[in-house]
Amino acid sequence: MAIDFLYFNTYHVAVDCIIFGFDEEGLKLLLCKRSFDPEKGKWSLMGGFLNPEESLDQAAQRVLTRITGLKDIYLEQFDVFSDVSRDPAARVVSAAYYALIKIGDYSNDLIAEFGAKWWPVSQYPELIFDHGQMVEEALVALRLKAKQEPIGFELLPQFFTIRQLRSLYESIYQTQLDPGNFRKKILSMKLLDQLPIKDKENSKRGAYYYEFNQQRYERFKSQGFLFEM
Amino acid sequence: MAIDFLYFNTYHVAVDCIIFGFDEEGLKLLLCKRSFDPEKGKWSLMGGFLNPEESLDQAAQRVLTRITGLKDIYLEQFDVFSDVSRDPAARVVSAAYYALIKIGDYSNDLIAEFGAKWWPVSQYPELIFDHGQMVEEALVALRLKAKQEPIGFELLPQFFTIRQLRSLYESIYQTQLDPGNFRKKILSMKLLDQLPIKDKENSKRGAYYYEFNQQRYERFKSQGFLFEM
DNA sequence: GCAAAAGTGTTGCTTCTACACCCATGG
DNA sequence: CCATGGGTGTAGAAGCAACACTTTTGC
Repeated sequence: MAIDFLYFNTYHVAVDCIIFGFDEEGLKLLLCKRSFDPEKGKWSLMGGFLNPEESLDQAAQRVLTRITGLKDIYLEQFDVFSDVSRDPAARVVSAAYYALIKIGDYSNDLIAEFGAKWWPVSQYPELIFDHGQMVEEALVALRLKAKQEPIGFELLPQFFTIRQLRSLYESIYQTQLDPGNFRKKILSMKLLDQLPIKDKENSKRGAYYYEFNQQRYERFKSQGFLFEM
Repeated sequence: MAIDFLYFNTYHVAVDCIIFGFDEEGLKLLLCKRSFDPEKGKWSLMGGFLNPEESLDQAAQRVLTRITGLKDIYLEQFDVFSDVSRDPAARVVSAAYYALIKIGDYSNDLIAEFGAKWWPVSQYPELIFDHGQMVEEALVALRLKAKQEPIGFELLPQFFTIRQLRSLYESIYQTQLDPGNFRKKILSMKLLDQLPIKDKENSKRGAYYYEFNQQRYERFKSQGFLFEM
């Protein structure tokens, strides 16, 4: 029966990545300007074709490393796009991933090389093919994930203030959160370590920096602790 | 640049379906015995290859209709499996779906034809390839989904008692739920219509049958109502 | 009447929410 | 000293979990 595989069709298989970042202005999206036809000059997601010796996860990591210069990026596959005519040039089945990166780690040198630009998630340009739909689905998947796992820390620098963390969640859910209540809820989870350093840029009094304690999270999780936002 | 597509590799693309059902005994899984090599005689999921004129969703529906005789089945794509050696016979990229069907609607005639059998989710045989991993991931995805959307009704007959619904959730989450509290919580959502009929099989007093009101759910949802279990 | 499941009510506890209210400090 | 954000406290509401209790009816 193995020979029967020959009778089945084969397809181009690709990955497309929605790259999320976060800064003072809010949640951002890294898009690039296509340098080739079709749709040259239009904005699109970062993507690439699957190589024979790699899995889709590996392909996505490869694409992201090439574009950002970073390794071991947080990645989640959230859907596969397979409409017959989604890419007018050829039949391409594309696995869609979202990636979370610390925006400060991203090398600006690479922006020029790929014609890349950070866009606010609430205001990004029209994208080619079904990439706009991918972005919207990625946002839904991100919002869902953020309620179940502390992924926020993938988007923040190693040291951050409670204000920054709150601002991130406000940006993800497009809502306002009560500063006092947010602080109490987050700190009650005991996943943050306070550092003896303060950020004095945003207030006279200064706000302590905190650090996410990954070990404690893993320990809690293995004991049945549930992160719920 | 379009010509460059020719230089890229192509792959076999498939769908695999985890078919969930529910009866008095609990949550079940429909598996079939492979009638061809490799791995002939072993248990596997239902699957099939992608056809050129269809999307993956359509391929999954086609596979399910062939096997169950049903149309418009509830389907969710939850992951893509793409390890290089996951299928020893060929490189196959497979989109994994879970399906929810009303077990009573499933034609038993088709069981013989495909060598299919319902298995309890807590006790199913060893499966070929990475199908066991697919089942476990499907269960995680199902548990997550069941907290966000009232998918339970896809698994129950049109008319059901609160006891049946509770038993379904107990089966999905492998836990015991307080009958009184469960009833109050479910009814407080106002998504069920009580019918003037009782089930007298499971108690002397009899339990009212209820029906899920899809219209009311859609209306609530569009007004920002959140189903949360 | 007894058993057993259906269905209702109650109570105490935890959590959430909307604030009020100090604290610290640069200007 | 004042404006501003950091950080803490609190009272009322809401939700939840455990469990008592009442209803119904076949046996």
